[in-house]
Amino acid sequence: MSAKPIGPRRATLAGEVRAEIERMILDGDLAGGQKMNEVQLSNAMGVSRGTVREAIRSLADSGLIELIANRGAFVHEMTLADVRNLYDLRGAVFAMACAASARRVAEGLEREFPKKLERNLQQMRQATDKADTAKYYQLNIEFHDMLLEAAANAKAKTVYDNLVKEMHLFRRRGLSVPTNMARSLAEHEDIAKAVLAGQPEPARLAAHEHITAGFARYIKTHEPDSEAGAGTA
Amino acid sequence: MSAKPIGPRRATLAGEVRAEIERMILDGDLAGGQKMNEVQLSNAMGVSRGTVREAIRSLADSGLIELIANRGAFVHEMTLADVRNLYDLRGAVFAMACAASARRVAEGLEREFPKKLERNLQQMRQATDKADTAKYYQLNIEFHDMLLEAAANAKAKTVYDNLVKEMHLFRRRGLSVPTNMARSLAEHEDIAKAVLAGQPEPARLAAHEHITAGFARYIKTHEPDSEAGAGTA
DNA sequence: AAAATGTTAAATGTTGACAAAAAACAAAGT
DNA sequence: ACTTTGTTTTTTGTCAACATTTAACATTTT
Repeated sequence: MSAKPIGPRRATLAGEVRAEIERMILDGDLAGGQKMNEVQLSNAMGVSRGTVREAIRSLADSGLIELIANRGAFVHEMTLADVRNLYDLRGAVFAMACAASARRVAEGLEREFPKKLERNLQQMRQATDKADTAKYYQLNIEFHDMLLEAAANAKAKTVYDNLVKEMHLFRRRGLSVPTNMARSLAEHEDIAKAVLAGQPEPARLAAHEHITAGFARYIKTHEPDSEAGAGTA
Repeated sequence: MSAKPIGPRRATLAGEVRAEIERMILDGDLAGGQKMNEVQLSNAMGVSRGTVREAIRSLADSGLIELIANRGAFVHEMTLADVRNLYDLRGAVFAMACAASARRVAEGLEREFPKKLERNLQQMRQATDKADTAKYYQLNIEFHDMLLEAAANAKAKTVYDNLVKEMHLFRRRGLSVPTNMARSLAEHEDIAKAVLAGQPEPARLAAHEHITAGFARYIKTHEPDSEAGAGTA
């Protein structure tokens, strides 16, 4: 028997509120450093304060919000040094994931993944030819997500996704638009080659280089005068 | 003027409850997979249900608890494959941190750290000579923490700490007791050497090897028949 | 006038009660 | 005996009110 499933029945109200606040933050409706008023938010969203509170707590745990006891919640403000740290961390996680994916390919545990990765690359080549940045942007996210999935490491994926979200907080200028599609594509090809050949260490290296190079490109394009040193010297 | 600060005045009740529940889980008072009853907990701790709820949510976000909508909270149960994934991830983060520490040392941003690391190593050598596993265990944690601190990457430290806590959930047998102090110490020396010399890449490699080797040792000692494959092939 | 102190207003922390959902149980039907 | 259906009970989800802490303002003091 089969009855039609009834809508995407919301799992929990607090979860919905969380998603909405997250959207507000990532879309920039709530500026960095801004204080969030619980009653204000609950009124605006037509929901009780406790529910808003729960959502805020959850977002704080994932790094988008900063919490100060008895003072309130503030949208996490990020410095360039913070972004550098996030890049370092994301690079480490991504490199590990690529190595794991390669391992799994070598062990023959991934049947569909290689085809899907190839297809993604093919589309990226097309987007690069047409200079379609919007399409490339989307495919780029997909590329990284696929590798994280193929690593079969749920925790790693969660951590990675949180890091990406957090980076979006730093939006002086489009952080996520690849500054050099051709170069980025070439790096993707290197990663894919190693992963599909089932070679963990080369995959790790290529992935690590990719993230490092990405950050360097970003700095060069958007903050040419800064060193992004994490130091307090 | 100087007045003595009044005790470790609790920041927030929910935070205290969170710490207590965390302790219960890590100490094994709450077994893996066990369901947590909100009213039961709130009665036992003499605190309202909402507060317990808040604490549970927070722990869920950090991975110690699994949440199912309308069904409740369960202590996160871990398979050996999960542990392997955590090891991978922890290794990646730790390796990154060691590279960052080396970079900072090279840039002369760390004054006290080298001395403290040397002292820790010295104590470890002593503990190894005396075969004092308890002492070594403590120094081992300290060693890793110091490197995470020296990386000056707050987010990385948070992620790392969460991973370590989560690993403690897997306690078929003492996960954390070094199975081979001498070997472990030698690896620590390698890491320290590279970091103190300000060489990020060698530091990364040494750190990565250390974690990988640690997992291999653990498997060999405690699960000799298993492959710890993460696959569902 | 500036700094410190007392007072009021607003926001967060905490709680207990109500509503909705899931689990446990009992009863009927095949 | 086993499945299916209906009912009760327990547990979670949500809310509105109370308590405590912090911030803002007025007042006094030097």
